Amino acid sequence: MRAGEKTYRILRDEILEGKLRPGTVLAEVEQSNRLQVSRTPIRQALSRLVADGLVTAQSPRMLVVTDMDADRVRALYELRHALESHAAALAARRGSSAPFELLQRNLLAAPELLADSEGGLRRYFEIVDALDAAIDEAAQNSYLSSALASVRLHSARIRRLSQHDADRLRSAAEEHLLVVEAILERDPELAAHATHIHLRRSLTSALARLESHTAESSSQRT
Amino acid sequence: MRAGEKTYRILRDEILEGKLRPGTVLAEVEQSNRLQVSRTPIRQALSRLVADGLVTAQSPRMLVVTDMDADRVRALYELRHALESHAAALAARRGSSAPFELLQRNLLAAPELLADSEGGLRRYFEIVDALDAAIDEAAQNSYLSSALASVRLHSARIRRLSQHDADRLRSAAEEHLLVVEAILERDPELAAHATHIHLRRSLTSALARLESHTAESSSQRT
DNA sequence: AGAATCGTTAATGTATACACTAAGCGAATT
DNA sequence: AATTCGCTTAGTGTATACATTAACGATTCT
Repeated sequence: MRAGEKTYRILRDEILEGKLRPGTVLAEVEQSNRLQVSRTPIRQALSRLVADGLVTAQSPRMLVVTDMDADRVRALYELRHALESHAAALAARRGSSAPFELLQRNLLAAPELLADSEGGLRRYFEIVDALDAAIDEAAQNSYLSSALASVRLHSARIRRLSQHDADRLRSAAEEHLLVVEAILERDPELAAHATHIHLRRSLTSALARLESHTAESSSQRT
Repeated sequence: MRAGEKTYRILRDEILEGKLRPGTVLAEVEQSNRLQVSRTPIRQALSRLVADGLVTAQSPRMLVVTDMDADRVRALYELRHALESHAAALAARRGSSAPFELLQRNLLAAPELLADSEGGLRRYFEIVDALDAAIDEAAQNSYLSSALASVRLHSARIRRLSQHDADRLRSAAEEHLLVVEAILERDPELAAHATHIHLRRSLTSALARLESHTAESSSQRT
């Protein structure tokens, strides 16, 4: 793999995993030494991360990992609502049934998966990712897909900040199931509304966890 | 200004103005010679253009100006609909009245502006841009704003491909006025629907012009 | 004759030297 | 003592040499 691509993925994953915390300064020479590549691929990676919105120019010559707080989470979910509801509605109009029938079966089996050990959790997330991909595919709109890709990047970061419990994931699976069923019934409005409900509940859960984390951090500070 | 920034703007504007036509190959050395800067700022500019979606990797080592056809125009307008309707609704909820009252007055005066000479047309577009900016500001959502910025880049390109006549612009001003009035009346749904109507009519107009241009091109080929 | 492989070439990918700019610290002057 | 000016330094911005790779063409083998 190209050094620039590799560097980009490493830095991106470190930001998404929270290993590089919001506010962390990303200097070219420093990262160049750390990751053992020259400044050129580092610059390329940082440019892409700035374009992604994961890194922000704090001053003309200082890049930092973008901050994330409750207000930003709310704003992101607002955008997700606009995009994903629309995408689900388009999928209901245009999608072929086969992939969604498969997803329906998989989602119905989700509770047992989540009762399983580690591997089940991974498999669960694969199914959710497959749903995103199926909706993308069905919506047949490359502009929408790339906007969604951007949004999902930031969503992934929030997901890490607020790790889910099995209860929430079971509920989420049911919510996803409603979306899939709406798409299978070719009901765009219903698909959009089911997506809306899922996002609202997901936001509530994310905010609750974010606040409890923040409370922890500030109590650690005392 | 930095060479990389300057190069980016030059290439971007040339693409938006149609000076660099869809499919044009953008090779580093070639552009480096043409624009009289080294490959480094060229690479930076090309990366940004790829991120913008204005340039596409056709093969692992060949960048071309992204193609634009009727289907893509429709897809883009679909995304615009999702984003701008939502933004207008948010503006109706959250915006302060003052900037929209000013916009209302300006849009009411638009017909006279368009009857004017050159300067009037420029002033008209300034007002439309100000409306975009006011909605952005009022929606108070940075993620939404950056998604809209991306969409507007592509819209600007389509606008160039299909130059408007005064009649269409006068109608557009009336449509914008409906959006502004809905925002002033704090009616989110109305604002969203007014935006929907504007986009639909704008799309129809753009497609009609695009087709007539395509027809011209193919008749030129005979 | 056709297809496949290897070599050449021309492009991008990477490293690095050099340029420039901005920020911080110190000294000098008011 | 405080403020301002200038110098130093550390960082990014640019150019370019070198490495690498992919594409094209020619040659050879089937």
